[in-house]
Amino acid sequence: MKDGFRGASVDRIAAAAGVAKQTVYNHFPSKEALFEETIRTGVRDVVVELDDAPGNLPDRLVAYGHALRRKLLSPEGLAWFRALVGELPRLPELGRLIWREGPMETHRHLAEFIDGAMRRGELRQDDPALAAEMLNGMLIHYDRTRSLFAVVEPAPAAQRVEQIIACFMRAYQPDRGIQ
Amino acid sequence: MKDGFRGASVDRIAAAAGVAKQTVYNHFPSKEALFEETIRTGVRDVVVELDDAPGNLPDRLVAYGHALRRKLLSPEGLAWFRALVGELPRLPELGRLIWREGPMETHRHLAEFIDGAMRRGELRQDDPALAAEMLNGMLIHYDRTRSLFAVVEPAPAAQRVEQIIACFMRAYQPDRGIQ
DNA sequence: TACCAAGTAGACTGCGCAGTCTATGTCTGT
DNA sequence: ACAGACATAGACTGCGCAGTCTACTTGGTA
Repeated sequence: MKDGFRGASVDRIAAAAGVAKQTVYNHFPSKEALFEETIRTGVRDVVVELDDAPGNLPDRLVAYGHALRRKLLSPEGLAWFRALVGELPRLPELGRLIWREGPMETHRHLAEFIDGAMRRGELRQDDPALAAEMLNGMLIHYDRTRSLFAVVEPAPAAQRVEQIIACFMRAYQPDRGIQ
Repeated sequence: MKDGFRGASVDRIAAAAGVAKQTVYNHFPSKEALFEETIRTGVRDVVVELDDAPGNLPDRLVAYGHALRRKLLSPEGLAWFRALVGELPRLPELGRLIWREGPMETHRHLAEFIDGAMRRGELRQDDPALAAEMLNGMLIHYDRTRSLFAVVEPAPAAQRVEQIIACFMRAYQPDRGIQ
C-alpha cells in the first residue's frame, strides 16, 4: 500500500513478509491477484456502521464522524485510497466491487440511520440518501484532499467534527413554524 | 494523464505527440520533469473563480457549483487527479505547490465570496472558510469518489447542484428571530 | 523410517522502458 | 549558397522487475 502497485516489487514484498518469493507465488497466481486480494481485504476497514436507536442525535453523529474520519483519513486509509485510485482504470470490475462493498455500504448505513431520525421527527423530512451524501462530503472531502496533496497534514482542528455536525443539523433541523 | 506516470512510456508519449523521442528530451531533461510540467500546467484548469457582487445568491452559487463540477468531475479533471494522487508521495514539494495553486485557490475565492455575502447579511455570520469547505465537500465528494471507483458514471441526477445549494442555504440562512 | 507437502535461497529468462547516440534530413536567416 | 539550430528514425545500453526453475531443507504424518 505504501508504494503502490507499481512501486512495490514482488521481491521486496516477499522480503518484507519474511518469506521467499516462491512462497508468494504458491499462494497467489500473480502480483495482480495479490494486489486485488489485499485491496479486497482492506475494504472492511473503511466501512463504518451505526446502529439505529433513539437518543442524542448530534452526539451520535459526532461519534460517527470521528469513526469515519479515523478510518478514511488515517495513514493506512489514505495509502489504501492512493494505491487503489491509480490502478482502477485497469481493473474496472474491482472498482465496482470495492465501491459496492466499501463507500456504498457506509453510505447505506448512514442513510438508513438518517431515515430513522427523519421518521422520528428528529430531522426534517427530506431525501435521506442525499443527506447522507452531504454529510459524508462535509466530513471527508476537504481534509482528505489536503492530506493527499500536502502529504503532511497540519493538525485538522480539534472541534472540526462538532462544527460539521452543527452545520448538518442546521441544514436538516425540523421546520419550526412556517418557513 | 490517461495512463498515469508509470503507465505511459516516453516512446508512446512522443508517438502520440507526433514527434521523435529525442525531441521530447530536447525540451525536458527527464520524464519526471515532463510530468511535473504537465501537472503544473493543468492546475489552472481546476481553479474556479467568483466575482464578488450583490444579486441572487443561490443562483450564483448554483453557477459556481456547475463550474466546479464541470472542471473536477470531467474525464480530464478525474484523470488529472488520478495521475497525480499516486505519484505525490514521491514528489511532496510538487504536492504542496499544486495544493496551493489549485484547490486552495478555489477555496480562497469561494470563502471570500461567502464572506461578502455574510457581511451583506445574505448569509448567517459564521466562519466563511469552514462554510466554503462544507460547500465544496457537498458539491464534489460523493460524485468524485463514485466516478473514481466505478469508472463509469451513471448520470449524476439533473437537479443535483440545485439540491446541494438548497441544503447549503438552509445551513447558512440568516437567523430568523430567536432560534 | 519413509514420505510428502511446503518453504528457502538464489540463479536465470524475457521484457519493457528511460535515456543516449548516430547519421540523416529540413527549415531560417544572412 | 551556406551555417547553425533543431527535428527524425532507429539502433543501442543498462536496469529493474515478473515469473520460472533448480537444488536443498524442514516439519508433520503414517
